[in-house]
Amino acid sequence: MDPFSFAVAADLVVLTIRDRALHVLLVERGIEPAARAWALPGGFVLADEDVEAAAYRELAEETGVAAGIHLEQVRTYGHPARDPRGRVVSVAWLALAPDLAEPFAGSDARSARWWPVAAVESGALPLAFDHVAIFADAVERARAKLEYSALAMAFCPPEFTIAQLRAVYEAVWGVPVDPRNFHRKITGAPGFVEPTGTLSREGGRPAQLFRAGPVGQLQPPLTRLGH
Amino acid sequence: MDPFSFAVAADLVVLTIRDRALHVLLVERGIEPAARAWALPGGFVLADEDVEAAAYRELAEETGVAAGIHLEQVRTYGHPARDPRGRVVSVAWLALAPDLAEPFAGSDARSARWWPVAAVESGALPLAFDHVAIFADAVERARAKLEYSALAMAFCPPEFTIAQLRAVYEAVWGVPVDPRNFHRKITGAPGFVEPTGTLSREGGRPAQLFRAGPVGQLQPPLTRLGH
DNA sequence: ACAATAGTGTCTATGAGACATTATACG
DNA sequence: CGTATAATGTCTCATAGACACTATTGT
Repeated sequence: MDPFSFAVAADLVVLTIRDRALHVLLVERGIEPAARAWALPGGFVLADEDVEAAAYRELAEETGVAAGIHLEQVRTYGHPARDPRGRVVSVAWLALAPDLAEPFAGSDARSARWWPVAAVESGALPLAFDHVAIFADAVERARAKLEYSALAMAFCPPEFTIAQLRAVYEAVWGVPVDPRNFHRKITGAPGFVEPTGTLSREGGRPAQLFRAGPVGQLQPPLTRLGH
Repeated sequence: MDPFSFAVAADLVVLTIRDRALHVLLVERGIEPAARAWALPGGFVLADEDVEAAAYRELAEETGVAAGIHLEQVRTYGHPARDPRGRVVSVAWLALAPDLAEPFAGSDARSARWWPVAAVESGALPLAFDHVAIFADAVERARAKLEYSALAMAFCPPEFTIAQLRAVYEAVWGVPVDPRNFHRKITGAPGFVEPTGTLSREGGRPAQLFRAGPVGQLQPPLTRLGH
């Protein structure tokens, strides 16, 4: 038996925050299989292409940007019957982006748009293939990693206020976060964020702007359960 | 271009505890490429085989057992040049086992044995292909996951004492753990372990035996840094 | 009795979580 | 001066971490 008979795909769970809620990028498939169904953006890895490079390429094709977007591998899905076209093993990636423009429909897609994560989680919007499981794993990864890492800053522009960062936590976790405790903890963690010295001005009192610091871990972590 | 030209491999990082130290299962390769080099056990996924089933199959071939061994996916490695035989994408798995008998050398291996993790981490024992990176990622996963999960029990037989469980933490982290604080925390976490009612007898005062409880998460976590 | 291991209680210091007021800008 | 948002301090309670002695068995 020739072992060189698999196709490898990169599928993307691209998350962003719009209107204070977590959204995921989905494409409406234009061709069979599963034409007209909503699915995660993705595609085959090319013969001489790194699997991570394939993920960046797909990301750029759908969103128009790739630089400055956080991308990390989630896991690989390889049930023999997961794709009707043949033996396709899919490497899933989690991408986190600041609020972007409207996405592009790639070559095989009828359309592409941001959907609220809650719509997919409620089951109101079914996804093609095994994409619901991939989606759920990726969202759980993002929620868990906010607790102990600088991942939330991947949803923000390079300079952001503490209130913006707090809004990320509230959107991703779907729970309110106390402004005072949050401010104390974030600014008190050495090297986690550093002030730029400038101020934002929009509405009320101007806020300090911060950028990501050199320390990517938050020790001790935040907790989302309020145990 | 035909996308169906990849091979998919399952590579295993099998960890166990012997002589109070963390050990990893390695095979000495018997055939090219990298003949006579030490490598992680693994092999190609078969044409109609689930990637997880392939990992279990390789595990059984090397160790003689598969039931009752914890197995979880780590990540996938897909650089185009990582394997000289062609385009091989490797899905890495972390397996945790109680102290097992000596391993078997599979069909393509000259020999197989347990090596101390420290020997690989120090660089004293080089590994073939990109297996050092895979190994490092898997060990870090295991160390991190002990903090907040029941993963340590995967290194123990079905019934174990608190002191045995503590020895797992000390072996995996390589740091001493206070017996009193550990006992208080483990037995105080509701549903994490449950007493069997029987006692172990070996040496000194008999110890209570426990089995894994229904709760797989430890909240709040243990910390390995003693921050 | 002695050796070996299990099991436990207390104190201190730190951090989580709850909560209301003052500060700064814009119109 | 009203409105909008940012920023902060204090108190209480829980738990992490340090630490030494008593209990139970086998030889």
